[in-house]
Amino acid sequence: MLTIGNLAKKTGTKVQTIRYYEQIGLMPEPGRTEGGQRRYGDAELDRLSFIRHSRQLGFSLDAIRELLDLSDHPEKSCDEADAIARRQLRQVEQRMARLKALRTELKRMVHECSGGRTADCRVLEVLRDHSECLTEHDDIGA
Amino acid sequence: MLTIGNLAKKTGTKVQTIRYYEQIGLMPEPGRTEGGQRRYGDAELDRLSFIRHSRQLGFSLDAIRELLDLSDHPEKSCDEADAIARRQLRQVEQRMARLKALRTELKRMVHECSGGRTADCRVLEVLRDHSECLTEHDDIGA
DNA sequence: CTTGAATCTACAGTAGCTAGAGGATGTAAA
DNA sequence: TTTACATCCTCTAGCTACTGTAGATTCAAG
Repeated sequence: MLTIGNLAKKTGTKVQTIRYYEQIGLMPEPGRTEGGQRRYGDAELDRLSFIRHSRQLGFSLDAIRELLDLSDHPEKSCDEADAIARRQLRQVEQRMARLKALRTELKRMVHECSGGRTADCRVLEVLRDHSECLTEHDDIGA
Repeated sequence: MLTIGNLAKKTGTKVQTIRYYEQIGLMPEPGRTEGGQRRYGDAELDRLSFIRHSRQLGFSLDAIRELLDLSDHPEKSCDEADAIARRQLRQVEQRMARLKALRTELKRMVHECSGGRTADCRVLEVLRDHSECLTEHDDIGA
């Protein structure tokens, strides 16, 4: 039986985050001691590992919820899980492309700005200048 | 003179976002019409373009605030701007690495899961299985 | 039995917006 | 000129995914 602190350590999660997951229904309400402290078993450890790993891979809590639902009802088709993975893959490739452009720009900025005063430095112009970027005007959210 | 709506269109920003930037002091309080509507000039267009472009490049609002401060006081050293860019570059490379790993994993998931039932599908195990990942237990934040 | 770390609940705060209510303003056609 | 309608205003609340704090309680080791 694990305390919440030990579960946190084992999964690289903050204690509050575990309680938060419980609050939003991602984690089940665990058993309690006489005194009211949470105690966890292997099932909960597995579930939390799953959640954390999924988060590290970029899944939203909603996506994780879907996956856990699938996991809880294995008679459903795997196509759903596949669809979720495909959706995530698309998003990931978009983010990668954006980050690549960003990295190029930042590298250029760092190279061009080798000491001197702000007035002579192109860092700020690069960011201000509209024409130098392919302004797509779409979402920039994570 | 631009209305807030036109400024929004020109910069790919939502109207509310512009007001939000004003609220947190990133954008200055603009002039108003008799009736109290905001009107913007070229200076504000430039500033907002700068902000939006920076956001698209992944800068936090705090970092942008720093850059704008530099921009407002060009007598300061460019080293500061350079340091900000370097910090961002480091972060970007971290994110890229994480996304690369994620993409690999997702691709594998999509390939391995070609129809069938959840029970036979490795998608869920891949995410649950602790041993298959290099658990770093560091921040996963955007 | 005491001490001190860990836990409890409850609430507030974070970033960076986004959405909605309910009303005022600006503009263009009839 | 009037009227219609898009756009604007302020204010408040909500979103995601946590994180932090306060003050009280519980657990485990010595």
